[in-house]
Order: sequence, then structure tokens, then C-alpha cells
Amino acid sequence: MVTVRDVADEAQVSTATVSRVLNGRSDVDKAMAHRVGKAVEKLRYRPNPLGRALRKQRSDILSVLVSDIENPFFTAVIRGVEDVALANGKSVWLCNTGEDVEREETYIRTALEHQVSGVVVASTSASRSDLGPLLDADIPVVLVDRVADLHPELDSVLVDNEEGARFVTHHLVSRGYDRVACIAGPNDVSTAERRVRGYLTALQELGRSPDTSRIAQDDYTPEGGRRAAERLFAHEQPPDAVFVAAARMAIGVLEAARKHGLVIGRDLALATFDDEPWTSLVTPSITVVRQPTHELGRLAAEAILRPRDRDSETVHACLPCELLIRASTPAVD
Amino acid sequence: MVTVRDVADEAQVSTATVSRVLNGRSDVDKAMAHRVGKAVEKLRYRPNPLGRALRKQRSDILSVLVSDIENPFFTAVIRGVEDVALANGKSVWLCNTGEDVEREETYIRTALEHQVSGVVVASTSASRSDLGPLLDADIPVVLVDRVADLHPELDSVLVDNEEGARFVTHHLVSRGYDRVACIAGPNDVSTAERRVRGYLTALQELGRSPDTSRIAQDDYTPEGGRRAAERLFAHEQPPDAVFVAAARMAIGVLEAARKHGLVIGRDLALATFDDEPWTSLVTPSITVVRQPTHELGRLAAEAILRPRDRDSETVHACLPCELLIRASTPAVD
DNA sequence: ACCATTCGAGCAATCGATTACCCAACTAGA
DNA sequence: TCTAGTTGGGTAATCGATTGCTCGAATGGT
Repeated sequence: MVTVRDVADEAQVSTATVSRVLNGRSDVDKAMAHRVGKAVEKLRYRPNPLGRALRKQRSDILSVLVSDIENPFFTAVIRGVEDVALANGKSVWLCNTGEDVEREETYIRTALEHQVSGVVVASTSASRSDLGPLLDADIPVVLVDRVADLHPELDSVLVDNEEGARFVTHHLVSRGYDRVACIAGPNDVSTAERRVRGYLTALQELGRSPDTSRIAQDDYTPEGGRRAAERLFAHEQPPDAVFVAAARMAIGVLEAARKHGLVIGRDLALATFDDEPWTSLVTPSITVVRQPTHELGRLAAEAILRPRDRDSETVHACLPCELLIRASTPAVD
Repeated sequence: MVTVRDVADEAQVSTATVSRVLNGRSDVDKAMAHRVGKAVEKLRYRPNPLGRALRKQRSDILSVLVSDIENPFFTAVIRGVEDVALANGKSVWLCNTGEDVEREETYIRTALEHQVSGVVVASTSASRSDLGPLLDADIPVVLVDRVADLHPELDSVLVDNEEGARFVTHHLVSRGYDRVACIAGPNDVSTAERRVRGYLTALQELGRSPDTSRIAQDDYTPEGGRRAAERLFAHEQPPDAVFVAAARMAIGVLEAARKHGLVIGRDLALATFDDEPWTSLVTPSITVVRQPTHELGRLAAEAILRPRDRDSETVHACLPCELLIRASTPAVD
């Protein structure tokens, strides 16, 4: 393994000078800088990131915390982060918390100990996640997709969940549905809460009195969707349309509907968040709220890599989403 | 930040002793070891992984290289790796190569420079991936899902692709289909090659002369599947059944079929690898070859973490897959 | 021509841990 | 009782890079 020492010898300078050249300090003689450059090239020298990080107290790694790596939404976000990170010479360290606060803490501690150069968090439980240790250590943190109640002042890159939910609810009502239900995500996740809020706002705007028994909360998983749907279907006045807060839940909802002999688009209208590939493959194709996933990741990475002056202001991006109307929400005749 | 120095002072011993206790060396006095333990506890000391890695020339990170993080197959494998790694106190570093050999090389180099304790590779192009640098540096490598022609002697954890393909082809023929086509993955990926081989073997066993014009190769993506399907459909004698080598491709195949007015299960039978959730949601539900994804990841992680003696033998796991017969491959009447 | 100032480069300390080497003390054998 | 051998722990070197401090040389002003 070739070290600064080798490069210094080859270029006939001190290790200090090599380091200065490599870190682009201005106060180095042209000729020497050139010699160093040649030596680096010749020996194919690459600085050891461990040694560098130890001394600088900061590594070239970017941590990404996601709550569920099997959710296509998050993988798309990750791809966005990755693209930007790689273009900036950073390595991405992916951590999957599985919605488990304890595991999340472990990863946060690890990131801290490895002195990563930033953490993108798409994972937090709104009220329980504690990002304090990172902030104390002056490690940049950007929230993506979800916010954390404990840290309102953090940079964040979000989707306008409330608006998306409001819009799709308007769509359902305008198509003539009377009993529009909502299958929502877990209580403690900010996106879930906002989507419910959008749903309620829309109903209010339309002069419908929202009925909380038409809201079923559960996990952002197929199984959670199934459970929530079962509860709604057992209602004495079952819904004729349902807004599902996540595509993963919609999978379970479709299963439950099939089991109950409900045909989507005839007995039950269905619209969901997330434009996963299968939503346009099933019959009928599903009306969805598309989120700008990749963009979300890109912006988050850019936010975390941006140079931080003493008083650069916080980033608060809120991206719009898009309603794709398909066959699962036909007009009632 | 608390260091060995602090612990040593607190326990009234030298840093050497602290280090020895923490690394479980036997030759330390009981009483001292106890004092050190108390000090560690009291100061909540955690060794700095950077310093440790620098000195030991080996970090506590496990790299995982996957070719496409948006493919549910790989995310499931990753979960398997993660479960085992976390249970063993290792951190997982996920790298997404996107089937790009150059990017793969970058990640391999990075893993090398960070002196990771092992690399799980689910990414290689069979003939072009060069894992040599890792092997030269004595970093354990385990191949998962795909093998690399360049390194036949590496540990590997695979699925019996040939058998799965052979079995599903038998199934299609036994259901009465005459012109069974194959939509295969990229030329240079070992799983793709083996699935084609299984398909051909089955046809041969059944006394059919395989027609290579019925094999369409393309990327392991929806778009690749679409292109391949288009080519097959343009054939003068279009297939009446198709074996698709990956669920992601099947998405594109379904789109193409729909565009051509072909109804699955009536005009065209379809079976695919990978049991993704949507395959049982579409109408008709799709016959699939289920791979033991999570298990694959678990075994790979165990293989990489296992203690390596001088002459411990190489691991060559080959897991069976399972045919789930659904509605997309009905018997011809 | 001489002194003050600036500029650039090298020496050595440092980041935090591990470990080769050495030395003190204790045990056992003669 | 004395010595050889063993055990256990401390000192200091080391991993690879960065950077504070210092000092020599060059530049400019008078």
C-alpha cells in the first residue's frame, strides 16, 4: 500500500507538502505541486480514508437511514441520494432501521462513532427518534420524507402529503362517492398524520362531516393494509371508496377486497399513494398519487453536502405530488 | 469524546492493559480487568472504530455489493445479510452498482481502502468483474446469487437456477403448450445463463428441438422485458407460452402483451422467476418460481463471518427454489 | 546596502487505538 | 539461597494522514 511517505520521497518533498497539494492549499509552489502531482500519478496513490478521517475527525461517508429498505419508495430515494453523493466523491452508507427505534439508535451511534460527514434520515418516528447526539457532534442532518417532532429546526426535504391527500379525496368525492374511507399509516409517522389531515380537510371543504370510524390506521405494510381493510369492511355502512395512504398497504387492501368478493372499480373505488409499477398492471389499473421520490433523495443529498456557513439558513423543501387518474376510481353513474 | 487514555487513568492502569482487556486477552490480572470494566462502564467508553481500524488494518464494516437496489430480490437478500451482520456487531455498508462494471470497481476500491472485514457480492458481470484486489488484500469475499467466471474458487451462495428453470419449463410443456419461449436476462450474468440452460435442458428431455429464435435476451428490467416480448411477438409463429427469467422483466412482458391484445392465460401462458407480491394480485395470478431470498442473504453473511483457518474449505451453497403454480399457466384444453 | 516583512516548506505533534518489546516480580527447581 | 524461567503490565512505536509551529529565503522599502 502506497502512503504519503512514498509520494513525498518520490517527489522529493515533505509529507506536509504532499498533503497540502492534495487538499488544494494555495500556498504551495507551482513546480513542487507539479512534482507531487506526477508522483501521485506514477504511484497511483490514493489517500487512506481511515488515516485521514482519524486526523480530520470527519470521514467521507454519508449515512442514509431508511425505515424499510423493501419499500420501493425508499429505494428510489436512496438512488437519488446515491447519485448526488457519488458525483461528489462521497460513499453512501445505507442503514435499514425497519421502523425500530432501538435499531435506529444503534445506527445513529455508529454513524457518530465513524464520524460520518452527514446523515440523511428517512426513518424517524415523529416523537421518539432522538437525533440529538448527531447535532451535538455537529454532524449535518437532513430529514427526508418524514419530520421529527423533537427537532423542528432541522433541514428537511418533504413531499406535500397533505395537499396530495386532499387532492385525491376531492377526486373521489367529485366522482360521486358517498362513503369515502381512509386507510392511514402508523400514528407516529409524520407522513401518515398529514395524509389523514389532507383527507379530513377535503371532506370539510366539501361540507361532509368526517366520520372517524371511516379512518383505519395500521402499519405501512401489506399486512397492515389487509387488517385495516378488514376493519372497514366490517363497518355497518362499508365504504364505497377508499383512499389508501401507501401502495404497500394497497396490496393488502386488494387482497382483502378480493376475499370479500368486492370488485375494485365496481363495488369499491380505490386510490393510493405511490406509483409502483404494478399499480398500472392490475385490473383495473389503480389511481395513484405519484411522489417525486428520486428528486427527494437528490435534494436531500444536496442539502447535506452544501457548504455550511455559520448562518446559512435551513432548507425546507416541500415538493408537490401528482395525481394519476386511472381505472380504479370511475365516476358513479 | 472519551478515549482509552481516560479509561486507563480512571482505572489506574496503562492504555495497553485497557486494550488487552477490551480485546479479551487472557493474560490480564482479574482485579485489573475488573477495574477496567468498571471504568469503561462509568465513562460509557466505546472504542473509536477509526483508530482501531487504522491500527488493526481491518474495520468492522461489511460491504454488500448489489446490482440493483430497486429490485426486491436484492433488497430481500440485503435484509438477510443485515440480520446476521447486526447480530454479530458488524455494520453493513450497502453499495448499489446498477449493473455498471465501472461503478462496481469504484466500490470495490473503496471497500479496499476502508479495509472492510468482508464483501458480499451480488453484482458481478460473470466475465468482467475483477475481485482480484480484494483477494490480494486478504479480504474475505462471498458471492451470492451470481458467480464470477474470473474467480471460480470463491465461496458462493446460490440458487439452483438451472433446476428452477428446468422445472417450470416442464410445467409449461406438460400443460400442453407447444411453442414455449424464454425471455432471458443479460448475456453476462450467470443466473441468466443458467436459467436458459435449464429451459433448454427441459425441452431436450421432452424431445422438443429447442429453437433459439424463441429465446429473447435483454436487461433484468421492465423495459428489457418489454423489448424482449416485442421481439417474440413479432415472430412469424409467436409463442403460446413464455418463461420469463425475472419478475421485473415480467412487468414489461405484461405491458407488451396487453398492448398486443394478448390475454394472459388465454392467448399466452406466462411463468416467471421471483415471487413478488404483485404476481398474486394481477388477474390472472402469475405462476412463479420462488427463490429463498432472505435465506440467501443469511447464508452469505454467515459464510463471510465464519472464522477462517488456513485451510477451511470453501462454501458452495446451492439452494432449491419452489414452483408456485397459479392461474397464468392453465392447461390447454 | 540593510532591515523588515512575507511566503513557503519542513519538522514533529496529533488523532485513538493496538502491540512489539522490555522489564519487574514472582515461582520453581537445584 | 540463588538462578532460570514464567507471568503480567508498562513504555513507546506504529497505523496514515493533517497541521501548528518554526525557520530560512526571498522580496520590497528606505
